[in-house]
Amino acid sequence: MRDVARRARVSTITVSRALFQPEKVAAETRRRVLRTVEALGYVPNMVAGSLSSNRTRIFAAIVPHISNPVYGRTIHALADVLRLHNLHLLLGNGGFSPAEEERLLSPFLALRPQGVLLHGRRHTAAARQVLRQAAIPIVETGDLDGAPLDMLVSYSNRQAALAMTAHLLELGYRRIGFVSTPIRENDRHRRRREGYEAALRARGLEPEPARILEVPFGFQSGGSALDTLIARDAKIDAVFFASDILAVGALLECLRRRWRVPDRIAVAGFDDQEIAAESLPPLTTVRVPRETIGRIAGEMLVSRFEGRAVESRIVDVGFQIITRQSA
Amino acid sequence: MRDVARRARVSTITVSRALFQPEKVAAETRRRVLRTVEALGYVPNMVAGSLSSNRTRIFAAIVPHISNPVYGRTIHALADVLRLHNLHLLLGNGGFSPAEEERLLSPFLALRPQGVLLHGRRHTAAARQVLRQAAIPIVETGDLDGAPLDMLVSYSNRQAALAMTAHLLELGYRRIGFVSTPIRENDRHRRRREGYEAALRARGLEPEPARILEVPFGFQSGGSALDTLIARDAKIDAVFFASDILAVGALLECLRRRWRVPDRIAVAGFDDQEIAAESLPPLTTVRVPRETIGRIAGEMLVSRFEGRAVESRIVDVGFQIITRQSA
DNA sequence: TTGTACGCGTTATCAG
DNA sequence: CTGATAACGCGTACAA
Repeated sequence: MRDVARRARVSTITVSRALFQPEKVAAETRRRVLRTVEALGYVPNMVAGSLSSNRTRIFAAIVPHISNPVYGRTIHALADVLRLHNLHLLLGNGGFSPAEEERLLSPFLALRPQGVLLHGRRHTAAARQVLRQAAIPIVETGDLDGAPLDMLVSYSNRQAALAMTAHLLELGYRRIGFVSTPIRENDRHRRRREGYEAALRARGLEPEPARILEVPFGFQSGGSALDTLIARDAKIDAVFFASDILAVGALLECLRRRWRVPDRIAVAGFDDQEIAAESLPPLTTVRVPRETIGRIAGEMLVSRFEGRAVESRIVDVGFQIITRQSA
Repeated sequence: MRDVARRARVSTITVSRALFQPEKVAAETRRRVLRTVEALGYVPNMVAGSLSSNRTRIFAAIVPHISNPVYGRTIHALADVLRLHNLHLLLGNGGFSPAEEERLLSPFLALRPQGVLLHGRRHTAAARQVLRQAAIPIVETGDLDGAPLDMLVSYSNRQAALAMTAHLLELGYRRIGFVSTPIRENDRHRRRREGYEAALRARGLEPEPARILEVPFGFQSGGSALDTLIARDAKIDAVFFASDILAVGALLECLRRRWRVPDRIAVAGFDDQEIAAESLPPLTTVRVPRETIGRIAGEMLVSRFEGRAVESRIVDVGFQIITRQSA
């Protein structure tokens, strides 16, 4: 920057202003400076700028798995919003464990991000502590229930699962199974199970442990989960899967067995991933607006970064029951 | 840090050393300092550290779509390797366009990342320029052909597609179609098409324009691509799709039409995504070790960061033809 | 093993 | 509209 200043015969502060607060510099001076910047191929050092201004342009996000498109969609939208404001995104794989999240947090905060997005609502005491000390905007996502650390953008897993289960009951299914990944590791799936159970109880039905299953994530798991449930109760008439991936695995298993869906057994999923509309038969599922979550989270973080307050600290993005042919 | 130093009755530099070069501090002193750090909930300011040492702990990656699991898997592995060394990953959505990549690059470099991963081999002249000036390690991924800017970790799209096409020819298919996304926007798909054409020519067959198609990305596209190809040439006996997603879309279309695969028509894909093993019938495809690419790229970047040279600047991670029942 | 003095490249502050 | 000066919080280099 000194070189640029010398060549343009101005002070360094003028170079800085020409680049970042152009309206504060005379047009003529600005042009001369910018031309020099161009000529020298100068790229500002934001590290120095950040130290001086005590403001980085970095935000951080911790999600369970970057490679899972469910989170990928949110992160993608978030990164896009940030980029519009020339802000950057630091990414961390948090796994599904609050302990892992905690381990990521301090190194992240050492970089002085101006805001954090956390997927998941469970955090260790230590994590809460360092976040409080950092005193930066926080957006949590993943579930709507419970008081947020700061801001919250999500839908209610419980309500969504309740609505889908009620929908299945409405269609006349009575022996409805529920399959999720282990709820000990995934509190979103736990909430969905709670919603499922609440819907049954609201209809005077008691949830049957034999119809509830926890399996690993994956297409295969969905197929074998169906096997297991049928073996336990041959008369099961519908299965609600806490993930489309599991549900599609089950549909594929039905295709292999030449079972008619939904006549022999109805299947419902959760997420409305791309494959859901394309499976055979197309999958009845719960749609959650993942991009919207990322976009709104980004907008909230940007608002706070720019010194504005957000209208509401809690945003319910809702969900939709997507009725297709599998139930 | 000053507060910590005072409370522990040492100088700031001792605090710094206790945190980052523990072996240089007496065990007793170290313990005292670390206890104080804990007590005060002190989180070091890496921004200041970076400025002083002229070294950040940040790396950057620009990939076409974060939400596409194909890139997600690579990024995930990369982030994991970096994290082992307490290094961080900055992420950008580059789209499929070199121009977009260029626009992302300067703001990224302003943050002084110590290395960059770029997916894709096409870069604008300006992008090459700023990268050269930045003088940091660069890993390109996406395709093996052509001279890299610096380091390169990939497989050959051309060779992989050639091998798959040769495999189909070997199986006796002669009227083989090829479907990709628009090759103008996606040079990986262009390379795959080149490989397809080369394999045909090697067998004395001239590629038929009528059997080659460019379509948007998505399951739907795969299905309608199949329609189109059949309409153009009812005797087509196999279709090689440049992506599993397209291929699975085609398989679903076959299921709907009750066409037997591969008897009526054979289908092959590319990527070996999770769905490939689970489709009906399971999909013959090309497996590319996405995690390995991310891991090796990460290891190369870390090596260079730590001042070691890499053994080889170009790493061919290879590919595998996965033979399942669709061809 | 520990400490002192200085500088990293930028921006905030205040003055002109 | 432009500039001088002093910080920002740490690590490097050197010294003790």
